[in-house]
Amino acid sequence: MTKRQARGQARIEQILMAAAEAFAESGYEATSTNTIAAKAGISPGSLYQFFANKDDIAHALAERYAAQLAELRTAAFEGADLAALPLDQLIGAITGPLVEFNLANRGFKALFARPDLPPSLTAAVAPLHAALLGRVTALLSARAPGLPPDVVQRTATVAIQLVRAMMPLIVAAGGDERAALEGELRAVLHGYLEPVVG
Amino acid sequence: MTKRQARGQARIEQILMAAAEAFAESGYEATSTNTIAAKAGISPGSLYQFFANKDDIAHALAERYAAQLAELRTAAFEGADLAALPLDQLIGAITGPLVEFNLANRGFKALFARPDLPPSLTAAVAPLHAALLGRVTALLSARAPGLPPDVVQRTATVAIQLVRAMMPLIVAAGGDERAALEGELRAVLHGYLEPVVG
DNA sequence: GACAAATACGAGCGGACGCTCGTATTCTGC
DNA sequence: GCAGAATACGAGCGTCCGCTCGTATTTGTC
Repeated sequence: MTKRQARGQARIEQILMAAAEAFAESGYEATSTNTIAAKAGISPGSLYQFFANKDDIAHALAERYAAQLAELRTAAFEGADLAALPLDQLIGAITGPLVEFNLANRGFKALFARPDLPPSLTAAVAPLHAALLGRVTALLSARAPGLPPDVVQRTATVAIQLVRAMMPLIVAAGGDERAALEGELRAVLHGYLEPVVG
Repeated sequence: MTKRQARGQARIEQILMAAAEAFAESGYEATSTNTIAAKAGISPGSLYQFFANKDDIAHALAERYAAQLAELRTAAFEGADLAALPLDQLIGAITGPLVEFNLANRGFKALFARPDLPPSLTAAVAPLHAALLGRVTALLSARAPGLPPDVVQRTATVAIQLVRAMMPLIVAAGGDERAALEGELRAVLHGYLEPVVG
């Protein structure tokens, strides 16, 4: 637990990268731990020197994604008054970086975009979901202070769900079609949110 | 292939019911064929008297769902001029029965709502997807005849995706919350489609 | 250089899963 | 009522998967 942080940390890095890649290609359940180890260039035994089990890998990956998303939010929104921005620009400022993130981290959707995760994984990704819901809820509350809490909660849930649903389409498409679908995502969000927080 | 249609057909019925229930509870991959057989009250060997393999069960289930959906469409829309209906009513006339269908057939979403099906299943559910896309495409074309085909196609894809994303939320909720989420689904569709085919 | 901790290996264990197969039973046609 | 087809059974085969464990190597500390 204490020493060899250089080699060890590097291995952890390799393993998480390999796992993300494998999850993106085949999904969580269809990816074997031996495949992850092979992709990371290590033996099955070595993998379990750093992770207790397969779920633990997903959990660590989800934590990493959550941290990256938090950074992304901080970087994109620092100084801007989100509650005052026109809805168009607010949506663009959020979906743009989000699409980039999903393109750069294609393993993300394997953990986040599935409606029916295996029970063992729900615990691993629950913090990620909770963090996102909290952020969107805060944003909506700031823009529409008079809204009842349960409506805010429901609206945030639906908005997140819409993004979750559209993202695989966007990521899977290429070139012009991807840009068009990004526009559709913005249109969907605008059409849904305008009457509530417009 | 010819005889014993009474017992045999009854078994097929039992198996499909059991499979739908099991898929709804645990998802496709986590459901074992022996579990399906046990739920159907038969032995593993008997199951394979009627289905070639696990995928074949999913395929048959998807076909059955497709047929039921086709019936549902016919029953709900007979005689009505969909292209002339106000958008609100059109959306309500579609989402209402669709929610009922999903409530009555909870195994449906395990085959339809997942973004990342195992490769062996994509072929099994492809006809279902194609049928739905064709129907929505036709509907949109009828309502907005001037629209370019690629826009119609993309709009239909997105609309289906929105319903797919919201349905698990609606089915999982109960009572008032379900009704509220149904309203949100209609609001989402209306906000998205109004500028295009309003 | 000695020693212990951390890292690395990979054959293989235990168990689950999809599916088979030999055999027994039930139904249908004649 | 008999022959054969359809249905039924369930132990178990082959395979893959998550994971272990005995052992070997590398690294930090003194």
